[in-house]
Amino acid sequence: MTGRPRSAQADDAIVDATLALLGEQGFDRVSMDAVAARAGVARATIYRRWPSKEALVIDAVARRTDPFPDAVTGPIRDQLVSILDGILAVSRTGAGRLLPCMVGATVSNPPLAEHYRAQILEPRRARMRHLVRNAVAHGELRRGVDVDDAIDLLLGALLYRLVFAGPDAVDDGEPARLVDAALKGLAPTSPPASGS
Amino acid sequence: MTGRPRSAQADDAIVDATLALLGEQGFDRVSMDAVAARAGVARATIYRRWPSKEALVIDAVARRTDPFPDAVTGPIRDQLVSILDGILAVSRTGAGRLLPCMVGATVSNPPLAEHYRAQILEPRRARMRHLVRNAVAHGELRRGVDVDDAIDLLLGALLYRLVFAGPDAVDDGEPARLVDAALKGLAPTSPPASGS
DNA sequence: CGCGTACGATACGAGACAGTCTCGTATCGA
DNA sequence: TCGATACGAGACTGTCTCGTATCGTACGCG
Repeated sequence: MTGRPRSAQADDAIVDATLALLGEQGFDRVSMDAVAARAGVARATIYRRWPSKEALVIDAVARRTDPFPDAVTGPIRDQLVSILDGILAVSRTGAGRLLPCMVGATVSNPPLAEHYRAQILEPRRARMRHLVRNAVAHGELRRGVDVDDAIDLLLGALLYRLVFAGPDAVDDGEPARLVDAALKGLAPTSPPASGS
Repeated sequence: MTGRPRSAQADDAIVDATLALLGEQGFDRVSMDAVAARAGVARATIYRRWPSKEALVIDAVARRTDPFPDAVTGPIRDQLVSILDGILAVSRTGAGRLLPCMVGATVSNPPLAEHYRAQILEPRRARMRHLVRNAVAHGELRRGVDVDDAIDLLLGALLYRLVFAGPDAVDDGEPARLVDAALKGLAPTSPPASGS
């Protein structure tokens, strides 16, 4: 027969607790005991749903990934700023420390990190790659720039600072400043910006 | 009396083993047993020299940090490429995975990460800041660029790729390409055909 | 030579953790 | 109402780790 159905609320609580603790302490320091305690459930309840700690973490990350903040139209400059703003906003939520946690996992738990890269990071990168390619085709970005170089330039700076200085050390204007710096370049004889 | 002196060779072996394992597995997964085994010493020999695992790791990192690859003269472009080349070279040695390991430590072990940032990263950044400031003063870099933004732009891109793709996924020409892209900027060299 | 210390080996205590299991209770569907 | 299942609580096993302690031995210095 059917019996008592599983509590969807417990599912949510477990996933939330898992992500929160991940961001606070990292994979190796999160215990199933701690997850259960924060979620307000018994350990057995977790193991009834996921076979192992690894499986729980992977699934939790996959579930709570925000959908693309998508399809801003307008000048490429504004689109890029919007994307970086989105990243900054996410970093300031509880899940903010998840990225450095996964960077650490590239060392301590490569399969987990690879899963994160392939499932979470890569789709977003692909979207951005598409965006940059389009901008190049429309003459909004300089020809001859490697698409991946451009993306790394734009993302790397923000992420580097976020990871090492923390979200609170990055002010709201940072994304715009970085995008403008990347577009205009650091050299003195800057190319004519559109309109000038 | 003097007695038997401590073996300096053991010191080296322990520090080397510590750094190697750190880069391979991360702080939390390195056990004193493993360090002792790889160094070919007994655990007691380690504890005779360092009071704890934390102390060992901190000291090991401090000891084996390469001196600045210093004072390249010439155009700022070449100096920057040289610096990024140096970073890439270090990343390909055994200590290469130490950086992502420390990024992970910002989550799982903040004091350790902060020590790394302050003692290892910050001096190098200060050196680079000085370099950039000079270049701006000499008109080699555009005025009005925030110095830290410029540094993050240059370093972030390389580190981002190194961390997530691994040192082997970055080819030798990457530093030069990134520096050139950052200097020249991503914007087109002629005004875009707006509205197209 | 021989004293004093470092050394390797190994045992040990304390505690954390993953994962399993059992118990009695709560809650659904039929 | 009743059967079936989920649930919280917690005991339990086996493993791992840090850090300490205790051996007998190796080795340098006076």
